[in-house]
Amino acid sequence: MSPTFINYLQEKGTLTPEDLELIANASIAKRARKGQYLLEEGEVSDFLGFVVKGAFRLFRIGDDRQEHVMRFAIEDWWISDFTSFMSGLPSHCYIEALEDSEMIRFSKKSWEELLAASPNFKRIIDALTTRNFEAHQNRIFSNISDPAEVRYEKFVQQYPTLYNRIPLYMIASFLGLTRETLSRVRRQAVTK
Amino acid sequence: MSPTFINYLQEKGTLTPEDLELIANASIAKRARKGQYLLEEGEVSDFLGFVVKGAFRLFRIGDDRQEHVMRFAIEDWWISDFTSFMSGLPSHCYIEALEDSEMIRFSKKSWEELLAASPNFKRIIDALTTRNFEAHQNRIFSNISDPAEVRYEKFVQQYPTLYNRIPLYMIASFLGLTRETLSRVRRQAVTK
DNA sequence: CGATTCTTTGAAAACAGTCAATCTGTGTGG
DNA sequence: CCACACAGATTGACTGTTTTCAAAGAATCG
Repeated sequence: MSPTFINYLQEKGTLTPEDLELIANASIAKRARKGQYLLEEGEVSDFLGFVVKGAFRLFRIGDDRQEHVMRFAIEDWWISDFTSFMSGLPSHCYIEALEDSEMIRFSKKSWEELLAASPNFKRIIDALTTRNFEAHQNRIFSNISDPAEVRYEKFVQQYPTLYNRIPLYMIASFLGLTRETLSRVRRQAVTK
Repeated sequence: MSPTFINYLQEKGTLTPEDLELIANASIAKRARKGQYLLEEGEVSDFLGFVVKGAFRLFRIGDDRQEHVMRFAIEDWWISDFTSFMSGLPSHCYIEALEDSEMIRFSKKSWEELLAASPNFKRIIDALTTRNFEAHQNRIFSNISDPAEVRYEKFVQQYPTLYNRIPLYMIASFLGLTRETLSRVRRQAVTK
């Protein structure tokens, strides 16, 4: 199993050799080329992926027929349409590799078996789920309370590793802005 | 235990008389007067509440020193700052009763014991958690992709029981608009 | 009825979006 | 090594939307 993943897991909690064995057996390594789609609208998101290397975006097409980025994922992040993964219903989302990437994948079945078999692993995942919930709350709060400039500043602060790696027009989309507006917002921020 | 709550639970899943007994023992009924605060910024949200009667709002103060509504709850909804409840850390939120209300409350301790003791109840809660996650995703998506008018229309469609019961300025706040803008958006919608 | 709270309206200013053009950097093939 | 193509970023002029501030109208409650 990838050392990146093992390091990650051991930072997040305590796992026995048996836990690691169970995790290794439940997962498969996968590669994706830049530009490749791992999920398209209408399909069921039947996997949960941990990013070992590379970058992904999860986006949805709006009523305006535009792509809107819901989430990014780089090394040490998880990626999936969790909603579709949980429900087993078709997804509204696309997942695209933004770079040549490597991930560790869990099918729904093996994921559920793993959580049942390894309480230690489950504890780690529950903690992540809580933090993820908090992140969503904060994003909603920022969306309804902060002007564009502040949203951008907070994004840079929160994800310093993303902002020099992801095209700005995708960041704009994530923030709910056009590329042009983000460009102008950035200029303001520099000159003052 | 309140018949509202029992009906709600039995609609959501199957529970044995023993489950209901456990639930009854884990909870306490509480009343709140209109205007009363159940949680203020800096306190730990040490309870999880099911609304039997009445209405609540959960809001946060933004950098602009304004109140921003994160969530409403009326009959058959749950209310808490889940983030603070889960983490045990001080909350950034306020919870205010918008009407004279009744709720059923679980302390963190009894909540965790209940989930461990009743797998049937846990199943119900897990399903709710999933739906809640999905609702958050949709709200974020709407925030970044829909113009004000569409956000309002979707809100009315999704929560028809809320919009003639909650003051419009709070709905505006929930949607990330000023009261004036919502007022104008509504007039547009009527005349066209 | 009077007080309070909520909603609407108007006019001006700030902000964000659109469209079209230009600029910058990167990588490819001749 | 250069020229070109391409993707991404920026700029300008214009339009449209949202906020702000101030005032006036409803609605509700004691």
